[in-house]
Amino acid sequence: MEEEGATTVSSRVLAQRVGTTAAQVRKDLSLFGTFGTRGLGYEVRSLRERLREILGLAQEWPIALIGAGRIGSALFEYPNLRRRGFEIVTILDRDPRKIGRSWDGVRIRSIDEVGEVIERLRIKVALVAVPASEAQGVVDRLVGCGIRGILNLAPARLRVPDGVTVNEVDLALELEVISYALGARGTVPGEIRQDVTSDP
Amino acid sequence: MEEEGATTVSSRVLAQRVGTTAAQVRKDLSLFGTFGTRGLGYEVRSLRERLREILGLAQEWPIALIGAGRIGSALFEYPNLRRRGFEIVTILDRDPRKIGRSWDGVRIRSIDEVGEVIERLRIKVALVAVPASEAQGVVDRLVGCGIRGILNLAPARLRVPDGVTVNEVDLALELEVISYALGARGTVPGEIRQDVTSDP
DNA sequence: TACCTTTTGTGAAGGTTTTCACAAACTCGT
DNA sequence: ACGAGTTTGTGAAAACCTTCACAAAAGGTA
Ligand SMILES: NC(=O)c1ccc[n+]([C@@H]2O[C@H](COP(=O)([O-])OP(=O)(O)OC[C@H]3O[C@@H](n4cnc5c(N)ncnc54)[C@H](O)[C@@H]3O)[C@@H](O)[C@H]2O)c1
Ligand SMILES: NC(=O)c1ccc[n+]([C@@H]2O[C@H](COP(=O)([O-])OP(=O)(O)OC[C@H]3O[C@@H](n4cnc5c(N)ncnc54)[C@H](O)[C@@H]3O)[C@@H](O)[C@H]2O)c1
Repeated sequence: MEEEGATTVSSRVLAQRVGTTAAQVRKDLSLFGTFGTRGLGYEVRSLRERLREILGLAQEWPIALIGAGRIGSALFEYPNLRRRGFEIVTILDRDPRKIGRSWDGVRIRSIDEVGEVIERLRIKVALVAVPASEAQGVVDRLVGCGIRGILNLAPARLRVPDGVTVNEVDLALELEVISYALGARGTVPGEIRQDVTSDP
Repeated sequence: MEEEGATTVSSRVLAQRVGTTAAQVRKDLSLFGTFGTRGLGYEVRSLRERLREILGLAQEWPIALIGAGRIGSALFEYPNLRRRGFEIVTILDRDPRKIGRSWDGVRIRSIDEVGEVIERLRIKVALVAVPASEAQGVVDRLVGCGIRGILNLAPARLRVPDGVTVNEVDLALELEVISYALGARGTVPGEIRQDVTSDP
């Protein structure tokens, strides 16, 4: 919206864009403070800035990529991560044939250097793209080195201690959700909402 | 569990495995019927079979992959999709340099053949891995050809008519969720639950 | 300034989901 | 066949989330 030149936006328009209701937008925002001006709406630029702060996105996050395989390579070349404030600053693998190579200037290092690298680069978040059978072991090492957040691409359920955030992305599971939805036994909760607000 | 040789499982153990409570497991299952035996629990094999039916996974799903790029290639080589019942049976792209090649025996075809291919192979679900700017156009064509479910990897909000299910996976968004969680402003809803049931 | 219009922020109402807790139904060993 | 021990299935209670609806606060106009 900023790029479109809008300086101000109402909860109704915001709701339309993200697929929810105006009341929901206002209630959600109200949980973090008061951002709008009555009769006018929200100032686009300042709302964006406040939200970036709330989400912890005011800073750049350095990321460690674990697993220099097919999906790891695709992720590394995915420009959207950097545009959204996440930069893969180190790549760790176990395969001696990969260690020592560089991708676009970023060296692939041995997983054994994990502690040193994470400390030196002050990395808090890791992207895990190793085979499922390796995932728990890798995650244990990461957590031992002080990693606080993990985005796990491997189809494995991870155990981590309290205070560590894990987010799992399982594409096969997402297809299963679609499979269930097509069975037409009602609507799937969590499906993208396409309806639109109906405030006055 | 079947592979581990278990023949029977209680709601408590199921809950531990998936990270929820025993009561939740029982209530959820009860919405679809009655599966267990009092005093004993659930028979692993038959529960698995019933769940596969409920989720629509008794059949194999043929899938169309749209976009033979970096992520498309990684997905195509991802063996877990097939293991979970989804098989990429056609690949469609726009780039003349890619059209005509084959990946592991599957030809890359022109996106213009979408209608013919989808009908012939009876495809209902597509994986969309084209640039964000192309996503809506591609999806419109897919929907026009009778596709009913879409798993969208492009960071674009899609509009589809009623009756079409869209599931979006946005890795940058998942990292943003972690970023917020690390801000320690309370716990993130939807975070992986690690606690354990405490039924009697 | 007074008045009309717009839109927020938020209690209260309404709806949904999760948890509790227990009778009923089963197993198993004797 | 029985009794002790499990574990389910499920109403009812509690917790949580969304929607409603409106006073309050702002901008614009004359
Ligand atoms: N390919 C996909 O599209 C895709 C999609 C979703 C999820 N996944 C999952 O992502 C993971 C990786 O998939 P992939 O296709 O890239 O596999 P891959 O075999 O191409 O790559 C795995 C990489 O991990 C490295 N590795 C293995 N053990 C390691 C360890 N202990 N420490 C450090 N590095 C180690 C390997 O050397 C290899 O480079 C798998 O769990 C897969 O299920 C893949
Ligand atoms: N690379 C990643 O790790 C990654 C991760 C998540 C999401 N994504 C998203 O997935 C999409 C693809 O990413 P990529 O890295 O594979 O890009 P890419 O440029 O490597 O591949 C895109 C492919 O789509 C094809 N294409 C373009 N327009 C098309 C059209 N109208 N019809 C059919 N095919 C068309 C191109 O010819 C190309 O082969 C992007 O939207 C990207 O944001 C990528």
